Amino acid sequence: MQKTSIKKRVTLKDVANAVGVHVSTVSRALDPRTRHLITPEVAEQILKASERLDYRQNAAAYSLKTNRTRTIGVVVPDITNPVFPPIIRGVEDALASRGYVAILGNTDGDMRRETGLVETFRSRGVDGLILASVEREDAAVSKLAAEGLPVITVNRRVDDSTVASVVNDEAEGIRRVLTHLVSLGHRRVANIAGPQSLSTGAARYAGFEKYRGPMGLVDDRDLVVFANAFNEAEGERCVEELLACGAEFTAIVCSNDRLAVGAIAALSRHGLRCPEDVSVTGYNDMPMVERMQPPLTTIRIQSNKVGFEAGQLLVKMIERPPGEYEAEHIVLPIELIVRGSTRAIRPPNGRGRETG
Amino acid sequence: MQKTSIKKRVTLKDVANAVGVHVSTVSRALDPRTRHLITPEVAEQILKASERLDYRQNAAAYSLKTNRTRTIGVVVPDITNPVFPPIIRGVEDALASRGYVAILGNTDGDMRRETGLVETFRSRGVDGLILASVEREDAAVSKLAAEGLPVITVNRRVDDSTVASVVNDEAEGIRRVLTHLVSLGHRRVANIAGPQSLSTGAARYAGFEKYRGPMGLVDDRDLVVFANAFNEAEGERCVEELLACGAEFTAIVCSNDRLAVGAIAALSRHGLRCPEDVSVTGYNDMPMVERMQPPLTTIRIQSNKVGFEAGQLLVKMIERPPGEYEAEHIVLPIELIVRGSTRAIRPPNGRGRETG
DNA sequence: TGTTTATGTGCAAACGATTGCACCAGCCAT
DNA sequence: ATGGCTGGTGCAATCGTTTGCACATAAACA
Repeated sequence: MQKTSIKKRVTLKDVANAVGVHVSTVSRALDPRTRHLITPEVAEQILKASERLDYRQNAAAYSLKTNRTRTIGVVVPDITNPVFPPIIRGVEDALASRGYVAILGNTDGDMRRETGLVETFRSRGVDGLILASVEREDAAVSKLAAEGLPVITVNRRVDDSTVASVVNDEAEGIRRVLTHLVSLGHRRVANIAGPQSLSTGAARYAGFEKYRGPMGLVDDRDLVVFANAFNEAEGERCVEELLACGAEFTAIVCSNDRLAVGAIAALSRHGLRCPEDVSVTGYNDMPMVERMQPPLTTIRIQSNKVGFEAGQLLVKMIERPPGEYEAEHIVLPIELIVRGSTRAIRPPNGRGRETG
Repeated sequence: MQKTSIKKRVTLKDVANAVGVHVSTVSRALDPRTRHLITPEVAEQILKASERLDYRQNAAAYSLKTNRTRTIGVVVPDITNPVFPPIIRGVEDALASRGYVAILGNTDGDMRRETGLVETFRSRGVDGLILASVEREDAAVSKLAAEGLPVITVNRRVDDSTVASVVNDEAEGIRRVLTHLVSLGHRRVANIAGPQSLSTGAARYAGFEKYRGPMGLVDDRDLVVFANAFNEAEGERCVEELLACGAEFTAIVCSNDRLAVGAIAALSRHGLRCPEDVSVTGYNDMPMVERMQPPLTTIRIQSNKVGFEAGQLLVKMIERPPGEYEAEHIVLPIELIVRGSTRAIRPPNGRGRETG
């Protein structure tokens, strides 16, 4: 019969008493790294007893003594943005298998909140930090890394290359998109570029600038417009801007899916259909874009893997003696997903915007 | 000049030395609840000094001493499922303002993983638990609550009503959907019900059964089919099943959006268009369903608020002296969002499936 | 003025684990 | 037979807080 009263937590001392040894012996027997110090049969008994008593280590005591929490902080702009959950999931999967756990915070793109969260997390003694919220210039982050706290940026990176990162091959993604459009006959290709303060926005734009010429695309300044944020509203605004300045284009390369969604909406408000009149591409392949009308042609990033690699790398950094840190930078390959939002250019005579 | 070497963390002792008082005095001065015990000017000095030295409480030591971690565990089936991020976000917002933090785990619907996560979290000494992963019968959860650990289920609930919960008004949601369909002239309404082991699935199905008769809908057993999971594939399978058994219907009420998405896809494979041939409704109003073709008529739940309320309630439970617990059950109102996937029934003569 | 009461501070014992060090067998080699 | 190892265990300090208690000092009362 179990007593139903408040179960006091089982401690090392309890199992020590049960076996008739000292707590330090129990401690050593329970840690695989020190178990070899103990007579095998004693260790066996201790294991048994701790099992039987349902002993679980007190994480606070462990942390206090060892200064390690087996906890890492994950900071994202907004978990509600579909790009981030798969990344977070990847991180958690990588951590869980190593006995680590993640605490999460949202910044809503506010750098002061980022700083605040990092403070909070440090105060809680996190062993490392994974940041998906960084801007290219991020003094706070460089400082962290310099102080010796393991930090990795995911999806984005900071310009300061001493901070480890796991990102996607942005330039290659844009190159794929452009070759795809070129193969469909497009020559006047516009670009809705993302915020240049974010590495993703900057790298994708850089890719566009790098490849447009060599691929034979029309190189018109009016064909590029910059979004202030990666969201639908900005996508709409940018299309308005493109149309307002009279740029002629048969396709728009958008720096991410949400911009593309907004772009398509704005186009259709102006009587321009996608893909009949204008082809549109996205970036990220976030959930549901394959169910949109039209289904979005986009670049699939390995979000889950990005997170998983970051989690693994961070644990590696944490468990490696400090000082040996040469910041690693992992770049994952992407994949072009062709769907309905891109189509071969119409023969010139049938093309309203081009002739008018 | 700051030394760039490894900054040792500032402790109570450091600020005590700086001010020339005992650590216990500092401890008391820093805690708003005990500050009144200290001479105001001394307290003032201590505050200043702790500020200046950038003192931050050592969370592990605090936890060890007080047995409280200001951490709560959040367990969801899969953070990648768009239903959950807004809930999690709500929880975190509620917690952050009270100085709490959330650690997260995914079960993928596996109850053993749920148990495992709960174990892990308890071992880390969480002050409470928010579970979005529970099934109606969930022995582990009832046990937890009985042991005195504050637990709340969100979005779902367990049958055992001693476990607090924050959920949506499921029956009312279904009622709204049905009145909407009835007002459009539908009488033969099918139901793709969700898993009955989940309270959401069961409650929505119960609502359907409760209201279909009184509203004058055809009460045919063949019009109900049960999905084994809340996903697109099951939505497709259920439509196949409905069609296979020859049921006649002009509308399908789906137990959630993902089932609806799958249902629409399957219908269209069979040459049935939505909404022209069959109206379809979802539940949850998850992101992007307004951009689908057709945009989905659905029930909007207040996901963020569900999470927020749960977070608030949990903190209340944690900070209230134990024993006073009368499990609260919060039910939040929902909203019908009419979009393009529902339409007035065609005049009988024009209706292929009905006449054939 | 002497006794009581308040009021502010310090003391020291926890909380539960880890870990350097001391100790004590027993064993081998000289 | 004695000395030195070595391998297994116990001892005790320590991590940084919180908090019941003791103890001053000063204020209030008789």
